[in-house]
Amino acid sequence: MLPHKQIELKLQSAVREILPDADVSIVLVRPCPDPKFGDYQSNALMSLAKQRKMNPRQLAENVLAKLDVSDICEKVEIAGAGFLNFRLKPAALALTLEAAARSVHLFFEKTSTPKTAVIDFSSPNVAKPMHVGHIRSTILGDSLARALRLLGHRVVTDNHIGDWGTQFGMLLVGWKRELNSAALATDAIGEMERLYKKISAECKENPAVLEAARQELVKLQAGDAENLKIWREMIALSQKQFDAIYGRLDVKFDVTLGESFYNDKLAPLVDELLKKGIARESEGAIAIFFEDNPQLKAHPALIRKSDGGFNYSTTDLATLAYRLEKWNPDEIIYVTDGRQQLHFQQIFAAFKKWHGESKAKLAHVWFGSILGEDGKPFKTRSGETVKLSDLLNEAEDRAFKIVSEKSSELPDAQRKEIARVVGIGAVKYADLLPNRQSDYVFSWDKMLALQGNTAPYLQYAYARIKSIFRKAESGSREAEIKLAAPEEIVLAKHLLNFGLTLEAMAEEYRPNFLCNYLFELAGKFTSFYENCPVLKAENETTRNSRLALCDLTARVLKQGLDVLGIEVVEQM
RNA sequence: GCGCCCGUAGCUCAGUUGGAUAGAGCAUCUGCCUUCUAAGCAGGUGGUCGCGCGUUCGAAUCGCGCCGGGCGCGCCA
Repeated sequence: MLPHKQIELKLQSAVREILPDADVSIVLVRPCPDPKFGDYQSNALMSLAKQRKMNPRQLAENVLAKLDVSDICEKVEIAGAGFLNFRLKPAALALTLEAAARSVHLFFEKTSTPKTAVIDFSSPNVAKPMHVGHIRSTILGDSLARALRLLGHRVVTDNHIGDWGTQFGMLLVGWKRELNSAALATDAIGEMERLYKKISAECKENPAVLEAARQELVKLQAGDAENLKIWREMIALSQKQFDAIYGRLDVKFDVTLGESFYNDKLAPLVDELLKKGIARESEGAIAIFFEDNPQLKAHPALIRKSDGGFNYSTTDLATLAYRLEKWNPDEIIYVTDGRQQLHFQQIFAAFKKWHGESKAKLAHVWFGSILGEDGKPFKTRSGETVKLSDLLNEAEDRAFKIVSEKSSELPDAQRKEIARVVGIGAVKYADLLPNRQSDYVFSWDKMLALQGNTAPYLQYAYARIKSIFRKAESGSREAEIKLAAPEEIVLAKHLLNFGLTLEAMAEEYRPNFLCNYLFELAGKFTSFYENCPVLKAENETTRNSRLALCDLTARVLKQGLDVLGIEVVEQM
């Protein structure tokens, strides 16, 4: 067990002895903000004392009398208003690193209470190009899935694609009247987008076209064989595009159940809600009202339109019910734009009326918009949305130029591969680094600057370590750990906090915690690298110990970047 | 009008149960490549955490009020 966890458990049982009725789950041990205080601290006694109107320092004294962590810590100190400061014994630190070197752990532990989480993210639309609007959901959702899996949870990733809706009426009209088969063969998405835009514009001018689109939609919904065949082809063509993008991003889904999957569940759902008195007719539509909920009192959810059609609230309710039944999850996570907050509040509240309090935690993990440098929604110069494929191409192109400049001696194919890993990594990292709830200003220059707190900086640290090992002719990676230089100790202690960071990321759904941890790790490594010769260390013991430290750093960097969905290269 | 979010260094942003002297990147200034990759390192400059009041031993963080900005608010998703 990792040291901070041992301290935490012992501290909790000491608190339980002094305050038998206290909620010890708040008694947490965290890294100190400043190493001068120690390695780990607990602030919990101050809040416990406060709740009970006790003297915090006296409480700390009493708890300390029951606490024995002398096997791994120096004397525990009470500081300030009642902080407990813990300082690891060098031997305990070394033992932890040696265990990691033997691959007993990599500074994190699988959860003892695995849960099942369904994660809904990406959700692109059929017949439309994937664009920057999909990138945050895709990258955030994927990295949350990776983190939860690494910590030992069961994860079902579900791509809820937009494969149904009124747009198919127009697409069908376009397909039948204007389809350019040659264009479809070379650029299917472009051709379908062209058809949609053309017919959509015509619908605004010409009521006859609008009517034709309506009729095609009705035929599709009624199961017309020809329209179904075209619709299926549009989905298949779109899925090819999705797969190409996901392949480049290394994103995988366990299931892809689009909106159409729930078609036959919608009418019975509305009937049931009507029958149970949860929904009622309103202005020709069917709606669920939330009279008892001050937040939603003025915002009923429509589940059937006055024309008899269903909308996304209906589908989302059906989807939620299906997921609960199919996977029995402890948690369902929706990764979408923040503008859908009201919608998900309605869905969650409506579902509660329908199925009562569920065991599953429903989480709307929302994120801010991507803005252009003018502070307005991000568009190309001509005002179009930016296609994801173009964005990834440009990232790789720019990275290739830089790699070619910095490492002109490498063969072309290798520079291409480095550019791919660095370019895609830069895009992902730029998206994961800001707090997800902030609107984020998209900047090619910043994203691909490849300096400062960016993916390439982390990848570079990794590559430098690998370079050491290419030059090391001998030396065990499982050596005895002997830490002396301050840079070694700082680096070693930071390695120990990897698991804490992963847990915080999974708990708060915030990959930026991990980004910042890895950036600090890379920084502490580089300091060590500048100050502590590895291959030319003064003696064999130090050399081997430092090699082991390098290897552990590389492993944590690689594992951490993998959680972010970012690859590494051996050389760059 | 109501609701949600935001306001932290010149710019872009972090800031983990409220916790110790508010941090980073970029920009700028000064040093460091006969030594494991300088996509780097060490250091300097730079702050009324929008404003005010309150709660607290302690507030960027919690509460109330104001100012400024973004988004959302019934038949699109």
